[in-house]
Amino acid sequence: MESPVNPRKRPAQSRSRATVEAILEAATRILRDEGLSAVNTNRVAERAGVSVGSLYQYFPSRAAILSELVRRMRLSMSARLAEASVEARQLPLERAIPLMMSAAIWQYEMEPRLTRALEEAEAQLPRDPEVMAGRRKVREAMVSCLSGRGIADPAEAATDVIAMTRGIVTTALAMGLTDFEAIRARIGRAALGYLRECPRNAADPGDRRPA
Amino acid sequence: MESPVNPRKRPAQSRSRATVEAILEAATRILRDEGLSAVNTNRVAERAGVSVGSLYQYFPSRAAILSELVRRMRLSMSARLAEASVEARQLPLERAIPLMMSAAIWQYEMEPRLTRALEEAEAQLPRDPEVMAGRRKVREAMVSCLSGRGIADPAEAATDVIAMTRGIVTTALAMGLTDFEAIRARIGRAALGYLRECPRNAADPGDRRPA
DNA sequence: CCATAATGCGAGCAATCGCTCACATTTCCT
DNA sequence: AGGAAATGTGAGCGATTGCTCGCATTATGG
Repeated sequence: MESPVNPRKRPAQSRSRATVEAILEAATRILRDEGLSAVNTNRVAERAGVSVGSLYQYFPSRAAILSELVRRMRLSMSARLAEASVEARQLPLERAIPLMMSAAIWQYEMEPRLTRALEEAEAQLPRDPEVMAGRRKVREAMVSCLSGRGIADPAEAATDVIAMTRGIVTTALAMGLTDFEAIRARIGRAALGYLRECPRNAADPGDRRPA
Repeated sequence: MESPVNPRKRPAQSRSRATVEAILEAATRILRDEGLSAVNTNRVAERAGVSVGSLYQYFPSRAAILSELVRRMRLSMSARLAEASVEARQLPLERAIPLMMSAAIWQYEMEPRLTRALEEAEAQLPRDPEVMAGRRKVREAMVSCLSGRGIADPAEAATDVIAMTRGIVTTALAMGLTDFEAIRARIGRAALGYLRECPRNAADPGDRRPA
């Protein structure tokens, strides 16, 4: 029914590990340079200097290749945000938010086209547990940064802040903007403004850290 | 090189006008019920009770069908926002924003799946002048609502508010939320918060209307 | 009523693409 | 060395799909 997404076979020798990496690299290049629709198994194999047969030894489907790339992207993104949240937790909102926003748009800044294409792929791919876990980690990092600041529903706030950020960044990129300093400022304003407008939990200590 | 997007032939008799509408309706139903990838010319023709040949008499390509649907959606959206902006212009921000936000998410509320699918299509289709005009009208409505309120760069603010809205609504729908009252409240907070955080133009009369 | 134009039909072509399979080559291990 | 396991190959199958073309049917207007 559904095309499988997990590796068919684990590469055992170094030769095959190189093959797998070559395939993923080729897919990445095509994705970045020519977009999602240009990524097909024949082309990926060709660009990787590998035969289609070999490709299918390690990836059971086209979706599996894309899934692996999306996994890596979400993993890197969540790691960066989790790291930032450690420092951000103990800063006032005005300083915490820029820190978090910088971490959030890091991928877009480094690889705008690739990151966009990967999000496009993520939307089309069947739900993948690891990808979902990555997304959850992103949200948890944001929640951890927001909690203990008197916000009534930090989980909802985190969801919205992330969604707003994605919206603004995506639109800015689609318009061809490349000044990430300006983009950072704008999403910073959006997040901070939103949070100030949020329902407050009176019992919660405004900006001080909880025990 | 590029597949044409404009009608091949203008329907002259009433019979053919019915054919065109049947095709667009069938495409709409498939788009809403089964998503963008399920919309192919053979299927649309079949569901419209029309032959593929007839379809290609009036639409030179698959893209032309989708383009027409996207055009109509953007037109309706911009009309609604333009209308709302007339009233919103002369209201304080706290009341203007909810009005504008209601207009902005109207399409999503009426036809969530269809609207999402149409935006997906819009992203993949070649740039269409009429669609671009529709988008511009949406932005202009928002600018008109925001100008004369002391915001330094209303155009930028309008872009961001629209982008934030799309981000939050899209995410909410993807999460399966159907409580549009709650969604409206959240994007209202986001927009209002963002605008309060915007660089202000001191020379501009805060919330009063200009001459 | 008939010539002409408008409209409708659908088999099927050509191109794309995901994927398989029978077979070749390389590496590992004893 | 030599056999088994791992890895690599690429022609090509089957399915999908955008679209054409030759022809049939229906409407229009003189």
